[in-house]
Amino acid sequence: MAMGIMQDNQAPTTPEPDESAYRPQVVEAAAQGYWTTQRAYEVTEDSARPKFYCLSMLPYPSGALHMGHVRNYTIGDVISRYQRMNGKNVLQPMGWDSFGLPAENAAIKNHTAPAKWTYANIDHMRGQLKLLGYAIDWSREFATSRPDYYRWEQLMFTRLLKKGMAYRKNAVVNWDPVDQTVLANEQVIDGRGWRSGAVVEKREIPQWFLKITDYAQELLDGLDTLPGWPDAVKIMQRNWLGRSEGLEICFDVNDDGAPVEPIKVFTTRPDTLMGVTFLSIAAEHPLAQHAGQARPLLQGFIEELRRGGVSEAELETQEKRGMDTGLRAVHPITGESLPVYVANFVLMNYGTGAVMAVPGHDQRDWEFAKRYSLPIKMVVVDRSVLDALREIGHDLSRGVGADPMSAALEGRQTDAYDTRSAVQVIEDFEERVMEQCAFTERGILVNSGEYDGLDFQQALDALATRLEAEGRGQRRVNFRLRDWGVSRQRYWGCPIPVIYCAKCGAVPVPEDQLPVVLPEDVAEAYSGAGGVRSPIKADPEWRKTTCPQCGGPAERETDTFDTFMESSWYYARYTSPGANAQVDERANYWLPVDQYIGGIEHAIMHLLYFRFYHKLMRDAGMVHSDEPAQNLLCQGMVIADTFYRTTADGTKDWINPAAIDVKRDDKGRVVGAVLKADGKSVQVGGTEKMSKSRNNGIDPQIMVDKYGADTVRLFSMFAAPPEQSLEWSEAGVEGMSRFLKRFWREVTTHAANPDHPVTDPAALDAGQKALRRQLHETIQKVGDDFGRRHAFNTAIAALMELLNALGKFNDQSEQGRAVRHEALEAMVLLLNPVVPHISHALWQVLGHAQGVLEDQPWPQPDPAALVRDTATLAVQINGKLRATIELPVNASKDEAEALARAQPQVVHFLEGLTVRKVIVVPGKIVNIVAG
RNA sequence: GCCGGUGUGGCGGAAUGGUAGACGCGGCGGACUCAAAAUCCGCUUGUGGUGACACAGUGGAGGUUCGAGUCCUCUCACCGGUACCA
Repeated sequence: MAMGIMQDNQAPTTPEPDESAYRPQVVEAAAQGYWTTQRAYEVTEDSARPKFYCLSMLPYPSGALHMGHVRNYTIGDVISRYQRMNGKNVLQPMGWDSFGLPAENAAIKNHTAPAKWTYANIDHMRGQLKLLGYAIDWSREFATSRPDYYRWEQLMFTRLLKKGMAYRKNAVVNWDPVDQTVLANEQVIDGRGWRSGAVVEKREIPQWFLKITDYAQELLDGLDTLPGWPDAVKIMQRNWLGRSEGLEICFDVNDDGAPVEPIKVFTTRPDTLMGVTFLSIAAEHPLAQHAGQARPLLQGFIEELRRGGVSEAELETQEKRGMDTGLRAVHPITGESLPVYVANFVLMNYGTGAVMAVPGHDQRDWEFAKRYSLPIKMVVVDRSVLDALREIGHDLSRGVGADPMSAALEGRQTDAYDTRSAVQVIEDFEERVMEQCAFTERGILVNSGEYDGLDFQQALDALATRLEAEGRGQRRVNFRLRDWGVSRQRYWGCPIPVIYCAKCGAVPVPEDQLPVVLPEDVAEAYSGAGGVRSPIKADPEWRKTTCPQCGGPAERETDTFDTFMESSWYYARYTSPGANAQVDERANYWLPVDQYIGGIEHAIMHLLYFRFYHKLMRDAGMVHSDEPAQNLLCQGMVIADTFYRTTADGTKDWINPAAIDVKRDDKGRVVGAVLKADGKSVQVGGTEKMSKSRNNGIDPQIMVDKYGADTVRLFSMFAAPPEQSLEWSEAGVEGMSRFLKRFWREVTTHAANPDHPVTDPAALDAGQKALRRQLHETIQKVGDDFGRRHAFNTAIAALMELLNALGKFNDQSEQGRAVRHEALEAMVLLLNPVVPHISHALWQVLGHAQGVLEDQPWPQPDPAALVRDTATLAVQINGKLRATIELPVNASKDEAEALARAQPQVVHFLEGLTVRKVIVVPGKIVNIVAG
């Protein structure tokens, strides 16, 4: 697919065949062949060893492996191999998340069946993955689009349906009025359908839901049991779940004096109830619909709000607009009559689809009130304002009751205000609320009648008690989380196993009739201009069936599941290949996953459904744990430079970085770029995520062909820490290639002499001792960086430093050779998780029999080799570095201070100053504070 | 809009409150070579200075601390997510 950019850059001169040269293709083919014949990474349950389940998020088979995959799976492979070298029984599986929208888009474009395209992609990508040499147990591989897989999620769904955990209700979707089809949010661009260009409409259709909200509290509490998950992910999930405590309040409503359905609102700020000046309801709210019937202007506005997509980002960034419905709500405490507005920022999906508006204390309501000239009432003030009021002897006639006030103000320190500034404080405060913005902090109630002087909690308690007694409200815990809508109006997904019968309603497909198989032979439906509509919806025959309950004529559900359904339980299926159930007992050996690795873009949705589904399986008795994964690593994106030329019609023609030469000035700064093909300049764009639209994707296979898998793996792990974005740089890749060549040369040169003496620590001279200390410090650092910190880049940097040191270590004495041998053997093992092919080869070069290197024990540092006699301390004056001193590690603080003060630079800078304090941190620093 | 993250030399990055710039790339200089490539060696944050050295410096503005790239407050820019992309 990336034709024309894979010119072979290697020098055309054919060198003498050098037996000792590093040839990655030969080395890698040999290692991979050995692992395959040994079935080195196929594993079974083994109660004698601790297990380690290392899982990377499974790929969508989009057509070709991309660098994001390479990065993800290399991280997983490094961890897997490292853990196995530490004695663990390691499972690393792989599979394919093979249902999804791109297959349908490709099918429409190419006039083929999605299945054919998908399975061809899988075959191609599997081959690419194997070239990277991952320690995967391929015997467990599966594709989620196969009936053998999805039958079990159909079974689970029918059981959930019987338990009442699945239900059907109306929900809003994007409707393309021209293509007559539902659009994904991704397919709505600036409010228009991506193919038709028609303005998208909101449309309600019946859909299936799973009651994830039943688990909201557990999903929230469970986050506290996951110390191995990144805080960012846990915070995002917590906010997504959005637990809040408050009051549900019922407002009576009338239409021209005639009572209609009351409006329920949920508020976390019941203390502001007396500041409510209107209600806002969603356009889809039943009362809005009701009111619109008799009011053409309102009806027109509601129709207008139907235009555009349903995504939250689109809705929340719209200009805030509304219209009076003409309905009147009755304030539950004061009996005041309040207007009811339809507002485009109130979402029917959230809570009750209605909110009480308190413009004095909510910024969005404040802006809305300003726009539509609605009253703004201040009912909460900062304590300092009350203090100021009392200071000037204000009679609190603004509605602030005197008695509860004095209780609230007991013991307050008020000296800070003089009379004039107190007046100013009040005026500033009022001006802010009325003219600039709402006062959204908690405070003390005013203008609230009998509730004056109460604080937030007192007001909540008083109002809740009263409203509950009157049946107008109740305390509630509310979650932002909504139930999981699993219906998709698409073809390439798992059929929802439900049958609709005119007599019996929605009936789950009986277990003995599962799976409901999705027909794959649908190429005809995608010929010509077809395929915009799902083939199983377009075919009137497919849906025809009989009712499992009454035997009468009935129809199948033609919607399919959200593809998050398949990716929510695949990790469990890997543990139980071939099981005649969703999972079997083997799941409880392997689960939970010890290390999960995937992109941060999955922080909320996938990882929440994944946790939810695990709890569903637990409650079905299939697994015994509460959470699916103990540790989570979220890797960053892979990005690359972009280059373009502007064409005559003003559009940008993006050029792949592989076709570009960069121009630099004398200092190495990039000053421009040219296209290799014509030598003429191109524009340099930004550095962006690799994508088709920017044509800045680098094909991993071309890189592997050119440099070898080990080099590609090494660069992926070295160029950035795993959580950060990784900027692809071919010059950087060449650097990694140079490192591996030097490593190869260092080992082969050393091993040319087959005599390998053993280190005798007592016989080492200073240079040998120093090298051996660096070796053991490196062993210690690499173990910590791989195992605990997941800082692979710094581990590799330490190994590069060690190789640099070995290159300068020319000691050919027996002990010199012994230390070098010890170092090279350790390096082969330490590098093995990252570059397993070259390690496999060099291990043999060092005189060992061929074997699976993961069965070698991970190197351990020798504590005796780590001992240092002296330490270097920084000497600072007022935090500024002035000298460094070297002294014995067991030197006292006084000795350190004395030596520091004797340094010429220190003496010089202390001239004319008085030393006030000296801080000595042993082994680190002496800081002299002087002035 | 809301939630989360990131910001350090020419570039990718290192520094787990204690010597800012490890390691790699790029650049400059040198060795080797008929020459080139490859390889090896040295230098490489900026400013001033022949130099020793001095001063400045981690997106911006404040703060905490003996000491801040690191912690806190505000702010700007970019990235991810925002419930039907995966």
